[in-house]
Amino acid sequence: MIDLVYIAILKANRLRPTTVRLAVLSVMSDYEDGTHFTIEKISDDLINRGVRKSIGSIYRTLKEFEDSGIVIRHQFDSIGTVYESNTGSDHDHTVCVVCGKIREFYKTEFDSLRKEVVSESKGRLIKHTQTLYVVCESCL
Amino acid sequence: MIDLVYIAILKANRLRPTTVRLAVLSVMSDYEDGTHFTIEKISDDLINRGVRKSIGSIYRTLKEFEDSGIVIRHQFDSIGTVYESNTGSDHDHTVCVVCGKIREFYKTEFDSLRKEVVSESKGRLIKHTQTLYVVCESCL
DNA sequence: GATAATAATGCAAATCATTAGCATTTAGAT
DNA sequence: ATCTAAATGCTAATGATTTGCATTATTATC
Repeated sequence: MIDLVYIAILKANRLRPTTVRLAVLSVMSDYEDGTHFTIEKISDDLINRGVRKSIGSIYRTLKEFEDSGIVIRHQFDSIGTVYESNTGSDHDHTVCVVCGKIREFYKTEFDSLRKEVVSESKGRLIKHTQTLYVVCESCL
Repeated sequence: MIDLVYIAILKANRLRPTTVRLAVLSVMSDYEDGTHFTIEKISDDLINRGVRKSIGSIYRTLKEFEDSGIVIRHQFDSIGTVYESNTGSDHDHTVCVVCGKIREFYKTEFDSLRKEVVSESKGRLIKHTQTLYVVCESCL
């Protein structure tokens, strides 16, 4: 059974492999890499699979996943809270203000600049967020 | 009377110079440049001046100011919604995850990189946000 | 300046997203 | 199979923000 992978992921994060957590991992695994999803989408997708889980438990689950580093949570202007699987890739986002499509981008140079900023202020960088709000090619 | 400046600002944005708007502009003008403030701080400061305005009106006023470009609204992780006067200066922020202090920084190079990203994707840049979550020098 | 038309305000109730309390169920260890 | 701790569902609570509406203040008109 495919669930073995999910069970392993959960165990690695000291989370019991319960039906809610397995179900959430399962719907997440159907998303393409780099997909950004909401709590509501998870809930809908579960319902579409005939799996009814309380919205409260989904919130709890996603928070646990976030704490464990299984997912990353983002807050975008006029879009709200979205999650993505944490693939470990370092990237920032563009958000199309017309269609709402979220895309990822990466440029090493940003990192060096950020390090400069932080070292100039003698602080320590914990994390960063950068989002470019754009009108994307297809919406232009 | 000092209010003439505020009245001019409001008129320039087609907003009637009402007591709430003038009072909010007035408390804002007491803040140092680059200060980030919450709705609650505005409300408290109004109360400290003996001016009692409903929290709902303050929300409405700040939204109008945001729409007019008089203020800029930010959402920071674990801090929430804060505003700053819009001085027209282009800058990003560092937020100390220990003390919560918000500071501004600016580096031209970021802009060129962002332009690269957007032009590579053939989109148009509308705005951006970048926040570095740090432990600041004094908290280290 | 008085007055009509329009916008702003206060207040309370409504909303939205998220969290928490608690009784019940499930997973893991013995 | 049994015990203990954790997870779940449910509902109520929360916090931030918005809205409806009756009242009041501003602006435009006479």
